[in-house]
Amino acid sequence: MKPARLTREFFDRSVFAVAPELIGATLLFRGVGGEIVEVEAYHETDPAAHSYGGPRGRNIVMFGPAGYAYVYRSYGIHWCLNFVCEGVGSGAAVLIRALKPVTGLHTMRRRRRTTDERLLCAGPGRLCQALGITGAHYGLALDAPPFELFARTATPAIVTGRRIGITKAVDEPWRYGLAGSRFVSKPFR
DNA sequence: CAGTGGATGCTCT
DNA sequence: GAGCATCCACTGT
Repeated sequence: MKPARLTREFFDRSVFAVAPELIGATLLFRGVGGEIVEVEAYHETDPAAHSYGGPRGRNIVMFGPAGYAYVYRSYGIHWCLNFVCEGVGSGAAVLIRALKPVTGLHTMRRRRRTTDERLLCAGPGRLCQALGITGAHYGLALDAPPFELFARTATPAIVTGRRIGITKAVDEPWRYGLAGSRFVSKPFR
């Protein structure tokens, strides 16, 4: 049977419920993508979150309804993709950090200029480059083209750990990964 | 394997 | 002007 599409209702819950359920789900962008193997949760009262301190500038979409894409530029170079969660005003989102590449491998290799499958989507910036996601896709709905999201068909073993690359709230264990996956951006300890 | 530094552009809890 | 939710190339174990 076909996996169910992820709906806006799926995202309209606590980020701490949604984030682990995204491990094993499938993310396609214009038909290119794969299985989500690593994510991180952020929310408004989290000093490490872009939504910390309230709606303003680039974070506006994080305070809108659940089920939309929050895309931001990282270190002036890379794009990073988040899924907005919870209700209007909550400022919550899940950062998509790594995929196991499954569909459109040739396209991903061309965009990433590497043939190393393990490095195609291992990291939020690499993943957006491989899928062709940019700031032009800020605010797009996740339940309509060019996005296609499918629920996982089995419950995988999940590992958690500290989030990567942040300087605030560094001890919060809000990074989730697929246990044993070689496609994560960094090993889980 | 770990650690370091540069690239680069936007926001400023 | 500082500080990034990063990546890559390079160095040294």
